[in-house]
Amino acid sequence: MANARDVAKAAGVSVSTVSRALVAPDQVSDATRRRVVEAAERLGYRPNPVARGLRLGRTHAVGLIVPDLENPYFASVTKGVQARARAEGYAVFVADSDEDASAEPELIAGLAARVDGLVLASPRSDDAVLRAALDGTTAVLANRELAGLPSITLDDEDGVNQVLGHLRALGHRRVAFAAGPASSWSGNRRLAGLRAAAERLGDVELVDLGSFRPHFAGGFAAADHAVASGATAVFAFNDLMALGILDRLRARGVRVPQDLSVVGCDDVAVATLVSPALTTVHSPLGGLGRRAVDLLLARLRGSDAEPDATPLPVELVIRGSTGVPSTTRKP
Amino acid sequence: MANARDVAKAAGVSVSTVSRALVAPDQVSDATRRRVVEAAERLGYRPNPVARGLRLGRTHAVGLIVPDLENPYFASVTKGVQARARAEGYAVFVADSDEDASAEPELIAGLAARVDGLVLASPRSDDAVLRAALDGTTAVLANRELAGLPSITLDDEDGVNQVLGHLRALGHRRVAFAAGPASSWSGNRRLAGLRAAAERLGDVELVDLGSFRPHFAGGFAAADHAVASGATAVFAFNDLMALGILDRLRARGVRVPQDLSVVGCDDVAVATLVSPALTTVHSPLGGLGRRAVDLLLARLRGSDAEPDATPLPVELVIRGSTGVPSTTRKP
DNA sequence: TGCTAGTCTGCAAACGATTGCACTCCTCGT
DNA sequence: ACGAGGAGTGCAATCGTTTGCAGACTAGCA
Repeated sequence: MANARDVAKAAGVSVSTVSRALVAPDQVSDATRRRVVEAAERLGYRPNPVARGLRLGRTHAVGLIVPDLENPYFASVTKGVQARARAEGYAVFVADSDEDASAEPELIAGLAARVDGLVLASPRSDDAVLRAALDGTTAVLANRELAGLPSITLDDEDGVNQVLGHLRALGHRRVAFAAGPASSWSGNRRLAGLRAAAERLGDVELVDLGSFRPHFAGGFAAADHAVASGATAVFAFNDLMALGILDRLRARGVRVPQDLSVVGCDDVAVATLVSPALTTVHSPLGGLGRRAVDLLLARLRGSDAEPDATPLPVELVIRGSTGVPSTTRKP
Repeated sequence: MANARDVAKAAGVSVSTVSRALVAPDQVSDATRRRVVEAAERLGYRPNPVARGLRLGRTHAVGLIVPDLENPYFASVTKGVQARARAEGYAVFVADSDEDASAEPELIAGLAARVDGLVLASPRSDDAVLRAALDGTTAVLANRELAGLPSITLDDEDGVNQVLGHLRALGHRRVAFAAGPASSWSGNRRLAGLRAAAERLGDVELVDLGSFRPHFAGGFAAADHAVASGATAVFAFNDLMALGILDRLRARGVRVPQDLSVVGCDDVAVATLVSPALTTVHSPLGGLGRRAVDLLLARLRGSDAEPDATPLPVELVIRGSTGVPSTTRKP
């Protein structure tokens, strides 16, 4: 409410002195500074961030664009982004694209002038579209790589290797993959990683079940495909789909893990609460969000030392939804 | 990037004319307007919202403060707020208090000057603290009432009546309530509603298990209390706790619903995926967020007709976690 | 032809902060 | 005693818009 002029009047100084007393205390005499600070305190003065933003060209705000806030994956990323940004004195705009790639350019444009920089979590747009939309902005990608843009990712490749290794060790030789949105960069990378890993192992056959919506409902559909595929294990794009698969399999009377092992990805909180508990790739999602902010702020500050941007380690957590396939025991 | 001056130069007019051509097209001649619009188009000009905000005193942004973004309850509210705000041309700041009431005043103050209005979802602060913190701001409360402030709530009273009625009809005569944060207004209101309902029914005894953290972990603890209480049914503050209770009961070998019925609140997505599926009070959380924004924007626009602010209806969804208590069948 | 009314446009002042520059004092050194 | 330099302060410009006011020009009317 109170502005710098009010404080100036109360302290008997000029507006400039008020500003300096607060941002560059060593440029004003002790006596004056005390008077200003006291007046500011008394009036509850806070520099207006909008005005400051206009003058400085820095709003001290960042924007975050996510595909779906209700997806616990992005809820966690958002929480991480929010926490780190706040700790650094930045406010956070959040925009939800509703998994609609075509909405992203507009969201970016709408936020660009309001913020110092953007964090894009798992953007769904094409490379070219994304690049064009981000032209002229400072942005960091989370869970996506795009040449020329800073990004922070998870070590998906290691994750899929752990999954395939685990399943193979249990005796699985035919493993299905239920992919998420075709526009998911990490999903495609995981599929490629799985193919490479299967190739390398030599004795594991990979079945691509196709693309499903990254929610429970997508899992329901995927479950039927998985059963029909003859695979003894199914690896889902994310935990939500994996939970949907578990639910559908239970409804169909398919036993997990005896008849079909199920592996998720992300390790969202509910993964432990279903029965059997879900084997999944634990991913540091809050950390992903925090690191994205670190990277962004480093850019904004023009730091010489770019913070570490290597993929974040993930870890397979083995729970009850994976086991030895009953078919291998038959012979 | 391009500003009004660039456009003015390109169109051969003054900055004022550029502004008018875009915001008050009828005040400028057709020919000029076309030139300006064309130039703006060509340069990709978008009025800078920060500068506009400073001049107009309206930022076209709203702030949302929630206790925990990772809680699916607030994720849904946030999604609703975001969607409605965006549809109305408002950007959304999101701040997460981490269930820490003492952080709320600071979050409010930090956002106040950046936004036109605030939505506070389930704020945890005391009435007096909250009132002081919101002094001078335009705010709407979601899931909390405070005299003098507009608010939008769920029909908790009806919800608890439905729950208690359902349990009583099944034969339960001793029902436990596992409360959430003591600072939760809706939690306290539910407890009061339960007490009143129990009183009214006359033959149902209510056991207050105390206050737990509104997460899975809180449910683990509550489960043991519930078993010890001798109740045949337990009603949890929210679904997360209820899921925690289910998990803990399974681990202890307590059968649901034969030995203990469990009821949640909110109907978050995962409630259907556990086994047994959770009986819970379905709450329109996205709608809560959207209505909060409607209410806020109505205030900001000084509409004469205040939008409907009656509590949103909730509905008990009966699934597998409630049933006839085995104890009543013994005699 | 002159006057009025109306249309269109530009100037300049806001909005609230920050900051380069200039000015006024002091102090200190010679 | 005088000049240099430094400390402390204020003036005014600036960021990018919007908008009241006034000027310029046109058209219409008598």
